Amino acid sequence: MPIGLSTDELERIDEIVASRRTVKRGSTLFRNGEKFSSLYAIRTGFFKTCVASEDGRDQVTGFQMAGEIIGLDGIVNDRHTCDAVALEDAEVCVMPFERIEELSREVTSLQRHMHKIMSREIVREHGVMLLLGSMRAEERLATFLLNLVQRLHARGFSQSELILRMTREEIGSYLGLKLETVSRTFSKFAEDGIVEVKQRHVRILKTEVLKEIVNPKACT
Amino acid sequence: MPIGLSTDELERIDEIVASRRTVKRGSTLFRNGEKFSSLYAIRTGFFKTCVASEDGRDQVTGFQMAGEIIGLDGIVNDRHTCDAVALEDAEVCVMPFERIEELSREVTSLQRHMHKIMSREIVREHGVMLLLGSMRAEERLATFLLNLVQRLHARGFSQSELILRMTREEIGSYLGLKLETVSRTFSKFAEDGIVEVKQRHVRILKTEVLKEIVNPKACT
DNA sequence: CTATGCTCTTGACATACGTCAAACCTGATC
DNA sequence: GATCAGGTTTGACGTATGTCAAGAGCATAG
Repeated sequence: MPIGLSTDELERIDEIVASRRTVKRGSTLFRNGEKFSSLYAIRTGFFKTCVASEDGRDQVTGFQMAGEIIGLDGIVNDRHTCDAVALEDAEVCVMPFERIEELSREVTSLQRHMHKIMSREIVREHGVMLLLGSMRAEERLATFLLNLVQRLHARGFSQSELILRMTREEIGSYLGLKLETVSRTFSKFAEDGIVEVKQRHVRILKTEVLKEIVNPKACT
Repeated sequence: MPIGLSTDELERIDEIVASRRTVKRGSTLFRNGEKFSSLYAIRTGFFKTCVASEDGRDQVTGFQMAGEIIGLDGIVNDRHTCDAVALEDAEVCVMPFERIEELSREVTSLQRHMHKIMSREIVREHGVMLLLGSMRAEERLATFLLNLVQRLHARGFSQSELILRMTREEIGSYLGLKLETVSRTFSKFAEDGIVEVKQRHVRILKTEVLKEIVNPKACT
């Protein structure tokens, strides 16, 4: 399922997949503290990952969809350090990490691929840090929406219409905002005619305006 | 230099290091957009890494000290996606990534080590996301100070005294705060007798209180 | 030693977002 | 089809942090 692999490489990847596992909506693929043994490639469904501070606050660190890999956090200490929760019924490929390491010693392209996946995650998180550290609510939500449709579009879905699989609270946690602020910002966008929002169904009417909100026009 | 390697492994690592490079205070080791070719192990000195949004805001994504690795962001697109700036005169080991990949196909422990380093960075960033997404100014600064001394202590420095190598503005950028807020929060800590602050020289008087600020007492 | 320029501190004031609370929607359950 | 719970929206109000501005402390260069 990972994108951007040749047929040859895909065959090799098949060797890695030990089994498949289905995860019901609302249940966890793995939890903070659990022994790490495998990475998971999402075949279908939608996940969130979240970390918790000791005093109970928690922070959604990402939303993952088909073709993406989860579990990388577990490698460093042989234990998972976050929870992965299915936001809709899902199916994943279980890829024992030992097998990945073994095979990536032989298959250069797989080794390279692994490195890129981890590096990509690091770069993605840099982007989230920029968002959390310096953007205002509207910019955060616009960034979030554009990122979601872009990823969905890469999977063959609409460029302008999407169904949110997560609650306002989860969006808020990811974006460092309270759920009320997320809701108000959606309403603001709707008033301005930028999007149509009906519960979790969102239609983007003016992609350009969203992009401008994210990236305020250079003052030419 | 990386911590936690056996002598045997260290010898292998030596094979990786192509050269050393010194970086003067204020100049960059690499910049956003530059071709990626090597990872760098810091021998001496202190760095910051930062990303910039297209409209010029920027965000410090981390501070790195001796023994830490920088450059991982460049792997995914063969170009660096952030700037690495020396905050004091520094020396790094240049480790061509091709050579790392080659050798880690042969040396299992090196392969494992690489994976852990990348995973550790991912987990660290999760922590920063939690900080940026849900903590108040005092909690952020307390977390920052505790993290810094802890890392310095692991390198043989004092548990209670440190010299900041970065400006208030850089701390603020990292913590998602304005420099005035950082300054005020330092002053607050000083008034409360938690730390002594004299410009960039900081002495921690009450580690316990800092820890409590980070992790408000469970209500027992 | 003096000048120059950063960095840092502090105050007064502004504001974006959080908090609290009520009411509304929608889909699930009996 | 009525009831219920979880999710969402909206309003009124509070506050942590940002903004703007002035001045003080230090370091570097001459």
